[in-house]
Amino acid sequence: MPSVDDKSLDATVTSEPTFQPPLHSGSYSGMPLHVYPIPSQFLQSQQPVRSKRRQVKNACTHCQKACKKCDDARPCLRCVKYGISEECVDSQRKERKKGIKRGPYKKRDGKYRAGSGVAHSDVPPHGVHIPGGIGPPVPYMPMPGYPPGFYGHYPPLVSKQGDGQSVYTTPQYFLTPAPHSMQPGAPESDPNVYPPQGYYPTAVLAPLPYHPQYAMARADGSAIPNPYPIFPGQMYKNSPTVGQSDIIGGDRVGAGEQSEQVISDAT
DNA sequence: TTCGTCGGACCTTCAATGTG
DNA sequence: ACATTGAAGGTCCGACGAAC
Ligand SMILES: [Zn+2]
Ligand SMILES: [Zn+2]
Repeated sequence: MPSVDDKSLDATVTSEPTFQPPLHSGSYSGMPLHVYPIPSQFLQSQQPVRSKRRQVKNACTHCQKACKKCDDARPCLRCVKYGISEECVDSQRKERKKGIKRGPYKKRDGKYRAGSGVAHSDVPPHGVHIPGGIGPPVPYMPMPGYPPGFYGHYPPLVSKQGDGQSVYTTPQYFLTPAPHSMQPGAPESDPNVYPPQGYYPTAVLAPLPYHPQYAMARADGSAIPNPYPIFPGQMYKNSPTVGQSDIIGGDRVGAGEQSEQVISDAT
């Protein structure tokens, strides 16, 4: 962390030209947002491959200060969780210095970076074959708990755009406003009215439906729990220092970073 | 158990530089 | 003009300690 006092889309970044409106959908896709792990059975070799971490273009001030994961939506999920949605704003970015002399460049082989740098590639060295043709093909392995054909963290469906380019569909999680019926404080009359003072409507993390019939048994025979716990419409008290204990309504599936962990670690 | 802090690894961006 | 390089600037993982 270079500086504490100051301090960007996931799927978009440099590889996706199409802008996705911030809807909390591009973020919590059941994984550290930007990390695409490569299951060991997908790997050609046995050597562990560390998947690349993706970052948001601009973290909000709170996440930045806390050195925690942010997302492109505003308010970001973390601020929503802590009940400080209205304080969730992009952090200021410095402008890059110009006129700095750099000296002669070393010439590289070039075969590693044919056209684009390795560091700029979204395709992991031993990546799985993403439907749509990104990355080298590997044998398909079904995801426990999901229908055949489901590709885990990669979007299960890839659509084509007019120019023939492959486009990922939305991830496995949607952060959507909790239904009116799930907002305890909301007046019955007007579903569009803002919740009563003192409360924030939170969003519902809606995972893809879990299909127990497709779940595979563990080696020890125990059942695999639903890896995607559903967040029922939680309500946070409108307090700047809201804690997990302030959540009313709905079950908690972990707290603090742990809940983020539950979301992001669910595989 | 939860949350804030923070060191440092990792990532993205883009000006400088190189090449045709 | 376009490609490549590489460092600045940024994000956030993961460890740790304090508070409850
Ligand atoms: Zn944030
Ligand atoms: Zn925020």
